Amino acid sequence: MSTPITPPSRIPAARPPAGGARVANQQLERVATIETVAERAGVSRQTVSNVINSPDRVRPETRERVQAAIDELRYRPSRLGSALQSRSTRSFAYRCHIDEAEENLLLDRFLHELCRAAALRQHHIVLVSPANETDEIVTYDDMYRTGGVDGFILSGTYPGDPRLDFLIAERIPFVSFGRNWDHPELGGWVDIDGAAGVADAVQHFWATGHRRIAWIGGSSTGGADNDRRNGYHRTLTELGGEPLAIECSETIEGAAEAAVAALGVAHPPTAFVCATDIAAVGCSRAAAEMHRTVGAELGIIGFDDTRLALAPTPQLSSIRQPTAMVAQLLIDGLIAAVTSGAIMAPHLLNPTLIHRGSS
Amino acid sequence: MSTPITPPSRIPAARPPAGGARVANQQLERVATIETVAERAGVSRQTVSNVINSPDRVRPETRERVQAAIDELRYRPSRLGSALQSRSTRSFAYRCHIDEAEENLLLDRFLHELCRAAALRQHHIVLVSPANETDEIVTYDDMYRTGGVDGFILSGTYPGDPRLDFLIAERIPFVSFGRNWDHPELGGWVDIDGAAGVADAVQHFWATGHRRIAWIGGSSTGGADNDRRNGYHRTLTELGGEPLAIECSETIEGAAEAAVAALGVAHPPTAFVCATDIAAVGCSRAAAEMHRTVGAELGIIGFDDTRLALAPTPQLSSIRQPTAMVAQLLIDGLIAAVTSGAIMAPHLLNPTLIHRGSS
DNA sequence: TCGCTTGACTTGAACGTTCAAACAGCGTAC
DNA sequence: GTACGCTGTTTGAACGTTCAAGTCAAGCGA
Repeated sequence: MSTPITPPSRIPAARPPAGGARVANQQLERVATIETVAERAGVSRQTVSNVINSPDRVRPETRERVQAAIDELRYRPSRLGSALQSRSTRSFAYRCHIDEAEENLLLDRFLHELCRAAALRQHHIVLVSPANETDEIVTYDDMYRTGGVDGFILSGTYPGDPRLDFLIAERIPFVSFGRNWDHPELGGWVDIDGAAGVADAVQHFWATGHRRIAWIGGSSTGGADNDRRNGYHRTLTELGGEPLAIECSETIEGAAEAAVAALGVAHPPTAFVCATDIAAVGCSRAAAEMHRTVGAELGIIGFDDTRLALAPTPQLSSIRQPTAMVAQLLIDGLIAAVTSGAIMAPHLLNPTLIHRGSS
Repeated sequence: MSTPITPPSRIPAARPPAGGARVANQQLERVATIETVAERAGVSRQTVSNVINSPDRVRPETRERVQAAIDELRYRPSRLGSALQSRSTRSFAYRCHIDEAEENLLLDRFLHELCRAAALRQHHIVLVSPANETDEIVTYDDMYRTGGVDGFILSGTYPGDPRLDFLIAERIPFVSFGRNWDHPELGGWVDIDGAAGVADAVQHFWATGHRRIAWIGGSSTGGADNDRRNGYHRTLTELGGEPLAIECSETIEGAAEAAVAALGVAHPPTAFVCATDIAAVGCSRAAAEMHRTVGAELGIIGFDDTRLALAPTPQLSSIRQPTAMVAQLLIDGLIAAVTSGAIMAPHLLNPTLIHRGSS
């Protein structure tokens, strides 16, 4: 049998520009489709599809011929076509928010890790940026319903978080960086054991002789902040110390003021365990103002190990979150949720205390 | 005519789970499609489509009936369906890279603005994270060919940037934050006039009596770094001052060391104009080490106005880029490129000098 | 020789849209 | 009374893929 070339049943006729089509790219060069490849290789679409998706179903000889056609035409299967058919876009949405001071500092790092982890699994991250919280839920619903994404990655959850309730009620696949505070047993989350991280910090200070160890951070009563503060209280109490929690606003300025005030009293603290690096930098500034030597005289440990911790002299010790691991677990968990409906087991990861000049 | 309810011609039979389908959501509730709505309203698909896309073509009476069906069924048109048909996903890719120290600090802010600007135009931002540069081009090609995105947003361009050549050669729509250094006249970019920003800084120092004004920054010979450094040289020379450019590595540490050395000589500089906030923080640290009072005794102006500038005491003045405007121009330009093939005119925006305690 | 199985491949249909062409109904002009 | 145009609506086809079912020839045991 000579090479069987099925005659082109219909000639695609290179549609005119059309509504919002790619005008810049549209001059007749019409990108190769599975059909083009099939014609070139003298087989049917499905065989081409098989060569790509289940090569073992195709005779080696044919496979080779098809592969040659694929290479020749630089064919790449259209994500859209398969998405429509499989009802999965292989992409997840993540909210890009920079309003809350605390979380932002980690945003770029986390986003990068998320992106890498997704890429490893052939998925993409799509950003959303709803203005406010109700808007956020509406946006999620919209994105999911319009088929834009297969699922959602949340971060910065807190007790009573309406997003979790909504997504669960609507049976929309999601995972969160931050536990489900109300029902941790439901799973579907990865979080950092903030309390454990803070416990490390407190124990370190205690072991190096500090007896007046203060906590400084925001007044937030829910979520990660509270978890960290609780870790402080518990650990210090267990060691026999007397807790001193200082409240401040979530800015360097605010923390500095609060720390200056704290250092001005009789028996001032000799060490600060901070809710964030922002607060830590504030403490560092307060130390300068009150003429204390950071490190030897006054201990400071921040949280999140952002670039901010490197700014002061000496550089600040900080508690680092294993973001890469978090990202990987989240992506894997979300893929599982989408494909099999399985909700991932909860993961509580330990952060690491990075020692620098301030502790 | 009584309400015409066309009998459901075929019952969709709720396909079994299938390959990668949404198992979690798949129990018979099958999301509404345009066909469902059409049946419910007793009209054809196209009429529903018209109600959504060109309502003026539909009789008000019918329109109302269709709208009711849409609301009732909570119908949202599938992005996938229309993307396949219109060949446009209404999404753009942006590279999420955090390797280069300089650019990162702006990443989250810029990304957020980009995301907002895109949302205003009903578009989405998809992240990509190629490992290296050749990989980046391959990834772009891949994403475009597989129909994942309509175009690309680059940042951090430099002379000889292979990405620009590639995208132009392949006629792939893109815009860049950062000019096309080799052929600025080609357009398709928005950039900050770094030289002008630095000129402001130099002039400010000169006007306030400084005569030994140093430049400190990386040794990079291309792109934005060079532009900023040239602005320094030109302005200072014009004013009659003697340029002193200090090279340092792109870390706080490196800048601090270099600044300390510079301050140690006879007739040391009294002001630092810095290529980045990182360098500026380094200078601030050097000042502390060499016992100079930042502000009164030693001027410092950073670049990018990142959070880092707020860390030292006093807070550092910095040159702020109008990222929101950049993002908006880029998105509009890219949409134009995709829809009409038009390449946007180049935009060179002026940054703003933000005065704080250090100048 | 027949029926059954297996392997390799093809065809039909569906996923959810929208463009283009067709069509029905009605009013107006010749 | 036919021709024409206008308005509102429907139908066919296409976008690029994959699942499910079909075809077809070869191999094999009875």
